[in-house]
Amino acid sequence: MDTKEEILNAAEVLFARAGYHAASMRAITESAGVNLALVNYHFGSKEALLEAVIARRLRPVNELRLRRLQEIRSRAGERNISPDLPEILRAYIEPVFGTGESERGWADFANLIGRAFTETDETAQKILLRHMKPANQLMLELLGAALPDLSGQEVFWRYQFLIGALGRAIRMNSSPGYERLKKNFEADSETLIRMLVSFAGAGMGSGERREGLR
Amino acid sequence: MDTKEEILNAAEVLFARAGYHAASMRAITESAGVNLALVNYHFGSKEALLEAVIARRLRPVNELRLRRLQEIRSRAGERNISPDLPEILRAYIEPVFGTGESERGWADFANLIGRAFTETDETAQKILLRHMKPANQLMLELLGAALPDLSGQEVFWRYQFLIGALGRAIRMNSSPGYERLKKNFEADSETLIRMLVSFAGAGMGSGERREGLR
DNA sequence: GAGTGTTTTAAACGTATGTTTAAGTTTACC
DNA sequence: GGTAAACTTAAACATACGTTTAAAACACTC
Repeated sequence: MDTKEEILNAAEVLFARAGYHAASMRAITESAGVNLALVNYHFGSKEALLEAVIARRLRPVNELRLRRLQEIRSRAGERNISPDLPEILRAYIEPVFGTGESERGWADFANLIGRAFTETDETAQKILLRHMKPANQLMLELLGAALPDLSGQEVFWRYQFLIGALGRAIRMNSSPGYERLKKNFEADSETLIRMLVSFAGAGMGSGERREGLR
Repeated sequence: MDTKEEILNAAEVLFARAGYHAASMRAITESAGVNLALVNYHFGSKEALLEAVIARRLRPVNELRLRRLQEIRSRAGERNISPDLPEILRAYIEPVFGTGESERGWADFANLIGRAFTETDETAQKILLRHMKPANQLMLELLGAALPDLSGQEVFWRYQFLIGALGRAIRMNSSPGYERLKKNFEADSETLIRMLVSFAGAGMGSGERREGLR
């Protein structure tokens, strides 16, 4: 019964490294050590397999994200203050780099996520957006509350910039093939998160009245 | 003799909208109104066609980028001051949104560029990186000079964040399919450039001693 | 205006893809 | 221990892809 798991693991690696279209069913099943027809038997289709791969890992990430964002919102609501921007950013960014237990295979999945943000192929993107929608909506709402002096348009686009930077960071961090580019600039996940929060915090808050007055 | 141009135009649109692999030779030639075999006759292969599509538009962009960046460097060198960060950013970002004459087809090509930054398929990415390498190297050098208090690692990663944000901005701006997401937040290119420069400027400069002392 | 080199055409080639089939094997339950 | 369900297998299917071929159409020079 671990055939399904075997397939999921192999598919995760190949989808992440080669992309959805380029990862063939034959390569996936061969890497999993199972028969070609088993993907269709267990999952129905290649696209359903991708869906399963994404759902398996993304569910805990999104649950953690949502929980942390909701806590920030309710805390700000109680005390009647604006939510703290760096705190929001960290709640949004951190879970994507692993849910803590630093499981095997996270690098590959992170790579898959990083891709899907800007994926050529819309199959992966659509699935991801569907899974992320609740967290993304709450995120946008909190950003608006944290940046009350900014127009909706400004908040929206700065949020898009954040997503772009985050996606790039994830891919650079987890994808083989960037080693030569990174050379001496390697950074562990915690450092990367810190740099991202600092970068996006300054970027999003620019032009905002700082300190106190609300 | 404008068969080649016809093919290039059609390929640009389809590569941008569907991605390199998903855009088939048959779809390209059909859209161009020419025979299937003519791509191989005129360009040699599908990959060579992609190369030609990219080279045609990217050359002027990169020339403009390089010229502006070089001018910033030499100006800073003469006066023996650090180059100005927003100026650097604008020189790097602006040309990607069009070389001024706002030609037809730019939206599609911009989409193609935006994708290639994080493209699943490495074919497009490799070609793009090769074309952009000189400008990117100079950019990194100038950023280091503009942010003397930052470590090489910090500069490198903030530059990567910028690339991610820029790629996302380009795609959101030029790709159909984001219309529903953008809804009321539509922004013209000039506004987008301004927001990007402001966002990246604040993000990259954060933690840097500001004003004067050097 | 015959002849040469270039361009275009329709058809076929070889290969790879995701999926389905039908027979085989294992597993679990009464 | 027999039976039904779940699972696995090898093979074939249908389609799509990029590329090649050989003949036809065109363009241009002498």
